[in-house]
Amino acid sequence: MRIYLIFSDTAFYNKNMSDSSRKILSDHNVSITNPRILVLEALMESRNPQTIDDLQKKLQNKVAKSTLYRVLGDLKKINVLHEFTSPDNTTVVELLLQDAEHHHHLFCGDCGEIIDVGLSDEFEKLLSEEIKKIERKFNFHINDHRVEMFGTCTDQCSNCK
Amino acid sequence: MRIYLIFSDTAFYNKNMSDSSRKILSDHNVSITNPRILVLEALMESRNPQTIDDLQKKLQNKVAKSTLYRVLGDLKKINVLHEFTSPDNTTVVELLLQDAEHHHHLFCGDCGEIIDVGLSDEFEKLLSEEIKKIERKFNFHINDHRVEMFGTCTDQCSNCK
DNA sequence: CAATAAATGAGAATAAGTCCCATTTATTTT
DNA sequence: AAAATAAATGGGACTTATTCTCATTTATTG
Repeated sequence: MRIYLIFSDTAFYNKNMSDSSRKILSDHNVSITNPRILVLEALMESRNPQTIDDLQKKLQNKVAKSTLYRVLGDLKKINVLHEFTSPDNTTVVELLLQDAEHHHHLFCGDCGEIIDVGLSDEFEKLLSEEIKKIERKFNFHINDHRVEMFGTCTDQCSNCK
Repeated sequence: MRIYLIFSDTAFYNKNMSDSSRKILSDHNVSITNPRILVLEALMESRNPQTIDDLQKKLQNKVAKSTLYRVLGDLKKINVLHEFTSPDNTTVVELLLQDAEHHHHLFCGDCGEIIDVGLSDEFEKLLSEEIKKIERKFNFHINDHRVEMFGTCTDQCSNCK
């Protein structure tokens, strides 16, 4: 009985990920294919940004390299994926789900970990004001911003012990 | 007479760049070589960050590709060069001179231009406070930060007209 | 369910960056 | 100032990440 429940939970969880993946695709009028679902599931497995290499490991040849890159490109095009570069020049990628809050990034120079960080509403308001000033000063139209913080995860991270 | 003055100014200006380059190198106990001076001069030619390609064009085969990368590495090592990546994944590089103030970056998605931007002291102070909170929350030691702003230079930039 | 359109896999092609090593250039020693 | 030593350079080979091509497979539409 207990085992049944555990299996059931796992199945439910997987079903959820698969279903959310399908929903993301259909919501954006993108055809639902196996590789796309697999890539989305791999992306959902970690909350924080991950490298292409991380993804490839999770997908273990279930999706061709060229397809992986193509699918990532598709996801960027429909704005559910954010791609950026870590300080050591590695491309990282993170899913932008409906409920994902605006956030920033904290980089560990020792282990390479990248952590999503929210800043206070109060601070975000001030930052917006500051950005409005910049728009006027440089005659720019600014549509996005991000604060990057660089440091070291002094002790607790699993890679840095 | 006027021509003489112009020539003289130019020479003086060039002498200045060469001299500053030499000074940067000797101040950091790095041996003074022609390729290093040429690369530093090329870096000094633009105030804003520039791509490796920009540099190669300026240097027009006067410095081998391998040497260019090596020299950039040397300059990073002595902390006079900052390397980062633009949103379209191009590596850019900018000189950090003695008098260079802490600044942030404004990226134009149309023409790729990158502009150095200072934010108000008042705002920087608040940002530091916010960062202290993050250090405590994530048990991190944060030694640098940067605000990136993304947008379009609505009209005035030379590439975007 | 057939026809059409789109996506995939596998590997070739490209591009950015690194590495290697014989030669050249700087620095140190005398 | 010249010789000895150490470091830096050029050029090309190499590596790695990403893109491209095209024949085959898979989705979508009527």
